[in-house]
Order: sequence, then C-alpha cells, then structure tokens
Amino acid sequence: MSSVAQKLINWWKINGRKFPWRETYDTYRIFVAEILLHRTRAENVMGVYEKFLEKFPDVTALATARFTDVDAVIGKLGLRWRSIMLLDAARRILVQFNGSVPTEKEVLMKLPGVGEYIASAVVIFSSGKFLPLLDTNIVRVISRYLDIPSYDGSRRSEKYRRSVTRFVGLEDVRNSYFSIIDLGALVCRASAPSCPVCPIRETCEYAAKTAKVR
DNA sequence: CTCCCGGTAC
DNA sequence: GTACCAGGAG
Repeated sequence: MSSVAQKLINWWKINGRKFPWRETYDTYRIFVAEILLHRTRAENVMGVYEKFLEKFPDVTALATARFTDVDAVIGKLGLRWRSIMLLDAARRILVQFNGSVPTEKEVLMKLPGVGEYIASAVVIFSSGKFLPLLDTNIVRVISRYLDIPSYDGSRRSEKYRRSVTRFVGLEDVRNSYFSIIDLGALVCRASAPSCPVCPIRETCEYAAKTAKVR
C-alpha cells in the first residue's frame, strides 16, 4: 500500500465519520444511500436515510410505493427529479432483476439517475473491489495534493482516474475511499482547509505552496 | 455546457 | 446575501 493511502486510513480510523450506510454491504441500502447523497451533504442525508429504510425496507416496498409517499420522506433534500428517477429505478429493478440491485457497473448505469459515480460506488462499497471513484471531495483532494488544475469535468478525466490509485489501498478499498472522502469533507475543505492537521500535508503540493506564501 | 434544489455554513 | 454539497440528465 502506498504510504499516502496508509496515512489516510490511519487518520480515518481515529477521525473518520460513522454513517449507517457505511456499515452495510447490502446493495439496496448502498444504492439508496448513493442516490440520496447525490449533490447533497452527508449530514443532511443522515436524518432521512433511516426513515427511508424504515418506510421502504427493500426494492419491492419502494417499487410499489406512491411517489407522494417517497417524496414525503426525501423531498426536503431538494432535487425532486431524483425522487422520480429513484422510484422508476426501483420499479425496473423489481421487474428486470427480480428485485435485487444489479452488481455490475454497466448494468447499473442503464438505470435512471445512475451515472458513472453511483454505479461505481455501489460496486465498490458492496464488494470491496477496486474501481476509480471521483466525487467532489476526491477531486479536490487530488487537485490540491498533486497541484493539478480541476475543472467541472475532472470527474471524467483520465488523468484523475489514474491518480486515484495513489490514494487507495487495495487491501481495504472501502475504508480507503471513505478516508479520502472524509479528508475532503473535514480537513481538505472547499473553503478554509485545515492543512496543519492534515495527515498527508508533508507531501502535499498545496500545503507546500501555501506554506511558502505564508 | 447548464440546470437542478433545499439546507446549512459563513 | 453567496458558496457549497458522496452527480446526472438534457
């Protein structure tokens, strides 16, 4: 394992966030969580995730629900169209896959509301297999650490997809990704990053630059 | 590329 | 008031 990945995991074991959707390997629960986390702060998802599973414990329960009942639970997260697509996706999973969420990325990506990120996330977090995963947090961490300019399309950039491997320990892909995401959310924040407490500051280009300016 | 969209932090 | 959020669709 690269030392960067090792440092991130060590840091994460002490400072990482505990979310219920991180404690399961169940594809349905992970699928639901990733949809809810779409462009939405994890802290805000916390409140509705448990309630959602209580109300819709499996694909069948969700697929046979009315839109208004689904919207009543997650509507306050915004992005209403994703509620519509989530319900649509559940119905397709029930009919086409007999109620079990697909575990292949290409199949997942055909579902409404599921793109590159969510499909990869479901595979990674349900199986522990490695796939490149790039969200807002991860892109920001990589951008700063390697001093690569980031733009809106960095998520699909081949350069970024290759760079991810330096931050992920293949022995523990799940927790490794959690550690990068948490670093981006807690330390390497979009505004006012706390470089002094960062576990990988010693080899970070951004930290070196800002230290020089100071 | 733009828009989505409410909640929260600043 | 503005920026930002575990992205995806048109």
